[in-house]
Amino acid sequence: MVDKKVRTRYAPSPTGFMHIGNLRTALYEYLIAKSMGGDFILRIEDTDRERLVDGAVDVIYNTLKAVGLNYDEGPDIGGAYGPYIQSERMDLYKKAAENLVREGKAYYCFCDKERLEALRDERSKNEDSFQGYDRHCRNLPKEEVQRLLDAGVPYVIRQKVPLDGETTFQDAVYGSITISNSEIEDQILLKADGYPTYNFANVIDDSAMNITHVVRGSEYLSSTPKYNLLYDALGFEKPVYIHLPLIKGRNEDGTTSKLSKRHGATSFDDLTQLGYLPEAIINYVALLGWCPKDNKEKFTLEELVKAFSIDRISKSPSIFDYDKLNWFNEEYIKAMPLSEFTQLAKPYFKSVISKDLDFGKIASTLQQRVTVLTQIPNMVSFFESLPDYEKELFINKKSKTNLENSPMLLEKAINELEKINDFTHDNIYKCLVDLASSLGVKNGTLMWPVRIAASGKTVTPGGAIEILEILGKEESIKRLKQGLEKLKT
RNA sequence: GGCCCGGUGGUCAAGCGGUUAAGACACCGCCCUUUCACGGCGGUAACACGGGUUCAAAUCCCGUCCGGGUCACCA
Repeated sequence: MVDKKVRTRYAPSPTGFMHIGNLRTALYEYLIAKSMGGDFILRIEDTDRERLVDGAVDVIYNTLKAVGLNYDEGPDIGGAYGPYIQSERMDLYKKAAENLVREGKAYYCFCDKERLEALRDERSKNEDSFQGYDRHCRNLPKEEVQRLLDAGVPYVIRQKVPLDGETTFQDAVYGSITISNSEIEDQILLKADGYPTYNFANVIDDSAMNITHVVRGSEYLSSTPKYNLLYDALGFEKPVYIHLPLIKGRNEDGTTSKLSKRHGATSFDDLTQLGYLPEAIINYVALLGWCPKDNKEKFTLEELVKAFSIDRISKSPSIFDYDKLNWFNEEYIKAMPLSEFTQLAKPYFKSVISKDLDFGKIASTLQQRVTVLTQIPNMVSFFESLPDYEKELFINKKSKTNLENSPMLLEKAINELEKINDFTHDNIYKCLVDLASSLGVKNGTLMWPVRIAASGKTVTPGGAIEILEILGKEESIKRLKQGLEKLKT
């Protein structure tokens, strides 16, 4: 067989949000294609008319754009295999299904939902037997079928699945998997509303679009034999299957299950709104189920493309770990240029600071301490206004400060600070360090009360000097005096 | 329940018959220090269990147990 150009596709249904598991699938599809010089295609699977959501397609476009997963073909950019939206390919499915009926590989089924439900109820009583459709319409006489058709009775088209034997498929990750055909029901190809089922549309489109590698979560593992049966019935060449290990979340009771909304923020938008960077999310998610030869952890998308290989995809599921994501986010924040971080942080600054302060300086005190962007307002709001605080904050054992020495320390500091004309970092530093040594105390002993008075908080981004500089001389002195007053009461 | 898949520290994971069983996150301790961080150094902690095969098993085979997935006119 001649080597075909690798083509993978990301085929989401427009639900309105990009689940982390789907994002990971899209990422791997992109990486598989790009690492082998292939094309990555976007196809929208909107065959469930009851679940259509306005604007959902835009969420998909925006997310892929935000993380840099640029597709070579898609609904909005076109391509040689369009259209790329399933609802615009309807004739294809119907024709294919009717062909199968004509060839005796599929049949019309007139069973209504009530009957199927009753069947299901009945089945749930004896649990060990096959649970699928009872094939009631599989051998309906031709005349009867025609009569029902003519009468306009709603129908679906189901595939005639072999009654015995077994179906085997090869998976690039999980190896060879065999399932008995008796486990497979006569699956519906075309729904009563004329739309194809997911499985059917998938096979038709993947084939029509020359998709070479089908990549998806391992929850599809047990339905893959159905796909092969379909490929065989249709006479299509089968793709390479690549099933990805599940991403799980931890439940409240300690068990784990497929990552879902009950586990908290699990969509790309959730995460970015919490202040996670797209690069950090992609980097973290890339490592959920795949590991490079050299165990490197920090990757740009381009580096991932170079390092990726299918044979290093893992079989076992992984748990989504916010601690590790946090670490990645910190790393990306620390690594970016200060100017860039300042820009990112600015909206968060502005949400709590109306004064004309030097955001660049504030950002520089913050950059090494931020985990997620949304922490920023709480960390910097004291610059805007001094919070209420208890005078006990002045007590700190390690710095050797207490209610007795703090007033003196503060008073001296105020006196010296007032002498500074040019209120810069270096001048403030020299001033306070000199004062500490002339008082014969450790730097920390002097800095602690100054910082407390300036910020009203025990933990601050930056130390006393940085805070004073940002606050400016006037505001600094004012706050230190307020602290002194507080200590006297 | 049937079928399918998986099982190395709390988490992500390396490992492909011989290792003192890596590394990262988290956690703990120490150092640095104008708080907290950052950074540096160090530490606790794992092959689910039982049988084989083999001179040798985390690695191969079988069973058990545990976990997950899937059984729709949803994708």
